[in-house]
Amino acid sequence: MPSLPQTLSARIQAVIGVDPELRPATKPQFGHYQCNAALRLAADQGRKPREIALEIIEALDLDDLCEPLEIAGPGFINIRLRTDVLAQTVTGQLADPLAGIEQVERPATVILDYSAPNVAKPMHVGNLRSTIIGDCLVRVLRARGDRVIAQNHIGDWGTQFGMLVEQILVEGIDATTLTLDTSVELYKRAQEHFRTDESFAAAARARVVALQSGDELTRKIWQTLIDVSKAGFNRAYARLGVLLTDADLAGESMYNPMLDQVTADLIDTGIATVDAGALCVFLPGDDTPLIVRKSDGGYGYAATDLAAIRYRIDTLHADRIIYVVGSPQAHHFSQVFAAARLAGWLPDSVDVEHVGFGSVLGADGKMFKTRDGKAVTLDSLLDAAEEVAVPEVAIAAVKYADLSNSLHKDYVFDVARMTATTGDTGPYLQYAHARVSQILRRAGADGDLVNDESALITALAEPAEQALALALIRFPQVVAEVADDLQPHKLCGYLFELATHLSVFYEQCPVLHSDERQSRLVLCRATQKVLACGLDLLGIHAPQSM
RNA sequence: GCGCCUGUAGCUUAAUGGAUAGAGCAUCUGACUACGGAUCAGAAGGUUGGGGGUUCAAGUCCCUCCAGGCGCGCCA
Repeated sequence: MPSLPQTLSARIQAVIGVDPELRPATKPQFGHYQCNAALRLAADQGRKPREIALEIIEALDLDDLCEPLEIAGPGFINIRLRTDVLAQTVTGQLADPLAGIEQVERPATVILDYSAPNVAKPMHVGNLRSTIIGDCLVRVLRARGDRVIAQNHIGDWGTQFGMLVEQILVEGIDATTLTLDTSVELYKRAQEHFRTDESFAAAARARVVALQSGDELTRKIWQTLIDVSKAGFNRAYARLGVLLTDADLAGESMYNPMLDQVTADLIDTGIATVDAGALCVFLPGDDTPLIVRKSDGGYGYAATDLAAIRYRIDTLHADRIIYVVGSPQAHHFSQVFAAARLAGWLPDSVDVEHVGFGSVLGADGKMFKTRDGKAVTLDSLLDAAEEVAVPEVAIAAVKYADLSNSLHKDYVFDVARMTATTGDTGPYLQYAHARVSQILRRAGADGDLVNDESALITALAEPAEQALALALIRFPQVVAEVADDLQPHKLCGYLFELATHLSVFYEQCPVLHSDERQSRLVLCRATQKVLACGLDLLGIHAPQSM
């Protein structure tokens, strides 16, 4: 079902032949929506914008949806919806299980690559952002009807496993007794050992070969290390309340068997050439090559990423591939994408996007490090938030803070600001939901249930009611926009506005002791529904009370 | 040196080339016999880093300079 603004836009476009550039009015006195098309048409045709606006108004017949149209300023057409249409639309939104979210016409297969922690390394701030953002995008795209395949590209392969396995054997540890934390400690000891003991280093290198050639004992220990880390990752995911499960694991190791073919094909097609002993793809307009295979014969992560693209397109039949990885990787991904296009593995019909994001900074405004210079762990961040709020609220606070500003910007991890119960924060949104839920609960306790789906909004006389209703019907559009441009902060901004409109309504319009009680209860239910649905898309729990 | 990103009110930030740059925090002034005051109403706070340019219209596009961050052939 197309949303009301969408219907409106289509109706206008059918008459004027171009995109009406419909957007929400910037101020209440300008009506509900504004159409800016006259200004552009005037520029194209060399005519006066107001003249064109007048012609458009005369050609349009929107009486069934709108109040009479008005021309304002240099040539804006201001549109005010009829309140009965507005009321009907909100009522319909309440009846819709998806709160009005429009389904895509043709569901796409979307690969979403995010989280990607490393085995035997603690989850850190970078994993936090990737996990939260990726989780939100999965939810948004699925809500729109796309078939989303989450892929957790964990770091479960590489030369470090030679060291790790060898260290386990030297120490005589039973690998199954390890945890993520103790394997992190083991990693440190192995690194130190590797650096200081040449015979150990040689054994570690030999162990890499054993791993790659499928030596039974080596692979068994390697698998145990992964299982141990997986358990740690899953604890973190459970704590964060994200959707990732073991079924979404698609780590580096699974592409290992494909790397020989990838490089062979790159060589055969002449796309990759050997330079200084390394197999490189030189891309037009780029000074630095993409190194697919190192001069020592080992594969770099470019090879894995290229194999992954191939697999995702040939085997998973992806229409869209999204990587949620920090901004420092921007150059790498642009190279990988360009190389995959050159090789013909990535057809123009498939969208591939790197959703980069900025860093989480410490209070000093610098890259977040502990006092001894180590990366800050995910758990320590969540612990800090949970010191000042109950877990449900603390997690909401952290997630909302992460999602609510532009992805590409860095932000400072400031627990006091993100857990504040006033202002543009997760807890404030949870509170708004709890409060509207309270009204509905009281109404239910009074024996006046509003479960009847035929309940209608009959009154929108008050400006606060209208503003709230108008905010509600924008929801589908906002979700569509986030699905399209992958910017969760737009949904955050919308929900904050919605919560603000709710507060004003709540203040100015009594619900339970009003002649319009029934109508306002329906408006409350619709608001509760959109808030809950919107928060769910952010991965934030919407409490009934707090 | 080259490339990418960032610079908006004291602080945190929003804004598809469109009307008087919109919010939150902090500050100040009001509103509790109240469906939850974890709220609301209002005030004050901006030469959008500087300078040019394009456009009917620029925070947004182009050029240039300044400041900061990140990346730049074999770690992933």
